[in-house]
Amino acid sequence: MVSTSGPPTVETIATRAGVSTASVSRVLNGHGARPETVRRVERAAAELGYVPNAVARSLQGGRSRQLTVAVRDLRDPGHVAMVRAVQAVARAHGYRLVLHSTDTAADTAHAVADELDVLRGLADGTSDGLVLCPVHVTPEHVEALRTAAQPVVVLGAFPDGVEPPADGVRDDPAAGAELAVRHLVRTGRRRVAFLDGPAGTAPGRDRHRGYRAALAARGLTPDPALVAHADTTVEAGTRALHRLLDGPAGGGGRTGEGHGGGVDAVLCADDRLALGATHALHARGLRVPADVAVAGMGDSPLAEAGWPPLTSVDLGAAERARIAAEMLLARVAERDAGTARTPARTATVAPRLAVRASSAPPARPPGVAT
Amino acid sequence: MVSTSGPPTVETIATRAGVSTASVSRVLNGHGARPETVRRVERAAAELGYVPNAVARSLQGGRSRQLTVAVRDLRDPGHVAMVRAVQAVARAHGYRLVLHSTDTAADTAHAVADELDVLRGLADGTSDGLVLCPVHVTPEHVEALRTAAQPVVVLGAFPDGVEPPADGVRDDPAAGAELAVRHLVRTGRRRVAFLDGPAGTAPGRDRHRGYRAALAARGLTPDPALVAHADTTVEAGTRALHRLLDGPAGGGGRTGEGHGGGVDAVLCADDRLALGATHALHARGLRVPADVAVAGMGDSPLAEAGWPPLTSVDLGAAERARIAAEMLLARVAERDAGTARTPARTATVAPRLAVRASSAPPARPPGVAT
DNA sequence: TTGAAAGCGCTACCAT
DNA sequence: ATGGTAGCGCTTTCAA
Repeated sequence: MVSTSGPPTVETIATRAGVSTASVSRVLNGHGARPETVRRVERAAAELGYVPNAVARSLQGGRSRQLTVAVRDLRDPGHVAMVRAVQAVARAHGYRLVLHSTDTAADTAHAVADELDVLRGLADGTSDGLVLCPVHVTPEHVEALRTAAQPVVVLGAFPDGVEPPADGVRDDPAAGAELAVRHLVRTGRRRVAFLDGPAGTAPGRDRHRGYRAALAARGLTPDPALVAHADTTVEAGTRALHRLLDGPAGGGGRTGEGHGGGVDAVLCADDRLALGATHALHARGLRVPADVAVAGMGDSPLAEAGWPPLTSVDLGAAERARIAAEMLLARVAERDAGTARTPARTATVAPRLAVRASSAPPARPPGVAT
Repeated sequence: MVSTSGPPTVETIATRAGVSTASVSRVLNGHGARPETVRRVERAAAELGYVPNAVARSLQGGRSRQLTVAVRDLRDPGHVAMVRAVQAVARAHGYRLVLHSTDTAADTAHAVADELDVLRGLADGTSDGLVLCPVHVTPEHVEALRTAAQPVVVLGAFPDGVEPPADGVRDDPAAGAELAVRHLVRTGRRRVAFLDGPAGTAPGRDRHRGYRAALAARGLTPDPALVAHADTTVEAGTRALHRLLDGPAGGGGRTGEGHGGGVDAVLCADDRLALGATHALHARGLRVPADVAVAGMGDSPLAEAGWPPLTSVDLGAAERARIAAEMLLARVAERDAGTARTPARTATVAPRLAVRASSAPPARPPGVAT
């Protein structure tokens, strides 16, 4: 039965153009036909406002032309940057983007379970590949990645010592922290506090390492009293910095004018924390950057929005995501071409420091730039 | 031919369980079968790690279980809030979310063309419905909406005088602006400037109307010199406010201490503008809120991040998107049920004022709360 | 160059 | 309760 109604299909067009469905398909896919045939088919398609059914195409071709991106939380500006970047690449290559965000999953355990579900779901045919930004790569992740039905590129690092189960693009938080602390010390700061994210994470350890390395390189001794942890929110950052300044490291924390014991700079693991830190400083009557310099990490739009505008380490979120998306498409192409599976690739994006007003040298003559 | 290799299908399972594919399908969809059959099918499926092919399901059922959300620009925190809200609803109902963002389209004309493409694309079967947040609803939009192949809910208002071609959920910028100005005046401000977004937009006209209405209600005369326009970025906000304060309305703009001519409050059409405005004020040595109060619109995470934290009108972006997604799913259900097409529904979400430090009453005794 | 027909994986109908 | 089978819309052999 033909064209009872409903949206037009190849069959509708075929009837109207007086050709076979095969010819319609060929013309529509530019596979060549007699000019006359082309004309008639195109005419019929245009008149009917034909739109090919992408689902049928997917079923037939085994490719969905959809890419999936899974991130934890769109409240994180870094994740937004990643999604934007992946979207741009997908779009440029004619792929739709399926967004999976797990931020409804309250706790980490749920988020991990959710990520594993996404990985298994890759077998359902709706996606040709996945860019995954996991909370933390667990052994279960590694296993699931090995057996994934479609190519996956991970935004993050794999646990040490395991054969990478998938392509990955990581940042370098250690180098990032080091970059920032170097800058702070070079501009004359000596008591650099470190406001980190929640304790016990792998990136946290890296950042801490970079922080200590940069201090050590300048002959400064890390002071445990200068390190604090907080959830990555403005509020938590404010509270944590108050606590830190109220502690032994604060050096009174009131005027900050040249006395030896006071904190004169704060590196924060995230722009939201850094904004929170500036709030605490403002509230205590400390001037930023005159009394205390502040630097964040992420270089999100928040950094420019802060007062004063925030010096921040760009860890390359957008760039990483762009690279990941391109790696993924390369894998998809590989699969389409039937090429033999090549080993996992890994890339690292180097950090870059965006210096803004929050870390200008103090009013007093700056320290010698060693 | 059966199970040469490749991922397991209903056929693979059927063979393994010694039943027909029809039985496999029934069991897998919970359509009832003899306990023994259920057991054997489920066992085979589990052993094979079977994942149903969602594409084949879509083709067969005519429903993709995907929803599309199209927004202009993920750099806009309001759009991020919308996407999050739609995602949450979609997810809760077992739908995947396809994200279409047009922010690669540089100019408005391209963005509009892109939106029309999305609307046409609804016929390709990959989406059961669309939540569309258009830059501006053009007559072409109206036409495309009327003939859309799938239900669409628009986040925004339709042009006056036309029969709404689709469901819509709008905000109320006029009421929002009015709310904010009321609050500013009530807390003693008299010279309230208005830093609007780009000139010539429909929401801009609404906001302006609300601004004037609130002033009029208090017997204050709107002063054209107090109104300026800027692109919605922090930078542009800063420049625009400087310009405004340098103009006749600035009243010298230096001390702001009680003289009659000076601006003592600024309402901004967007939180980014508002942040930019605070930067300009800080730079001029004016205190916020002591000398000049500032209020933004959108109540994005930026508002809490600002210094001082920003009073902002929540226009209900997340709430609107949530309602839109639910309306959309209701339409989808309607279609599935074969119910007769009901007329377009329209909802409006009322604004809500989030008062923060940027608009605290001035240090001097506040004006009488009329 | 073109048409007939198989088949992608699934569900639903109709018999049994 | 179960099995055979048609068919969703498309692309792609295979013949002609």
